[in-house]
Amino acid sequence: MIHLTVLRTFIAVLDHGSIIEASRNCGYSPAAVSRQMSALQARLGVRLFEPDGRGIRPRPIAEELAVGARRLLDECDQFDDYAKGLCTSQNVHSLVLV
Amino acid sequence: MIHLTVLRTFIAVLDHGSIIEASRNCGYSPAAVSRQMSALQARLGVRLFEPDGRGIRPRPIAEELAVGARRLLDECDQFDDYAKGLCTSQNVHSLVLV
DNA sequence: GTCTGTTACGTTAAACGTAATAATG
DNA sequence: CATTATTACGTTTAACGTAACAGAC
Repeated sequence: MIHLTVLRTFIAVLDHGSIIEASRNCGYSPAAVSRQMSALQARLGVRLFEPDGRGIRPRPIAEELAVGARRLLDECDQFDDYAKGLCTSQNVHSLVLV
Repeated sequence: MIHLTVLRTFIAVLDHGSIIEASRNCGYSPAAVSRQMSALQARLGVRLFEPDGRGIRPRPIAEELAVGARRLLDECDQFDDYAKGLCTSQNVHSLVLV
């Protein structure tokens, strides 16, 4: 099954344009981010990034994948809100009725 | 962040009506399923199940949560298909063009 | 020489299974 | 006594950080 944490890191790498900057924003070490991207590529069977000078450049397939990834992550956030709303209303009920 | 594996297990428990049956269908031990449900309840701050005879009975809040959970899991599956489709077409291109 | 990404190595922490326990039918 | 769920215990394994390494400016 797909790992949401890896997907979030993937988006961070695209947004920041480098492994190091993404690692700073995700609370991971650069090594961890690099490994997550390697694992994602291995899982998909596709290279998402190419070397570019000292850094990396996303391949077109990476931008395409990001479209669906961003959407899925948004829906996960929506579910979290949905669940949180359900459960706080639940607690209000018990507060009132008990 | 929410764990998709736990969400899948949660749906399996609802579908099968017991920890043991869910565990058989998920490839987990009953203890693992029980712990996953305990962790989910702790995370949400809500009891999702109640004891019922020798088994458990989902509380109404569990069924409500399941609506959003099923939708999210479906969207994850759709993303997997989407990603797989992107990457196979990518591989076809490289097969043709290289 | 500095900066970025990757890989090797050891460690840590989350999650598991087995087995023991409690409770119900 | 059989069945279900939970908890305790030890183990395994996935993922991490540090550090060493390789390539680009």
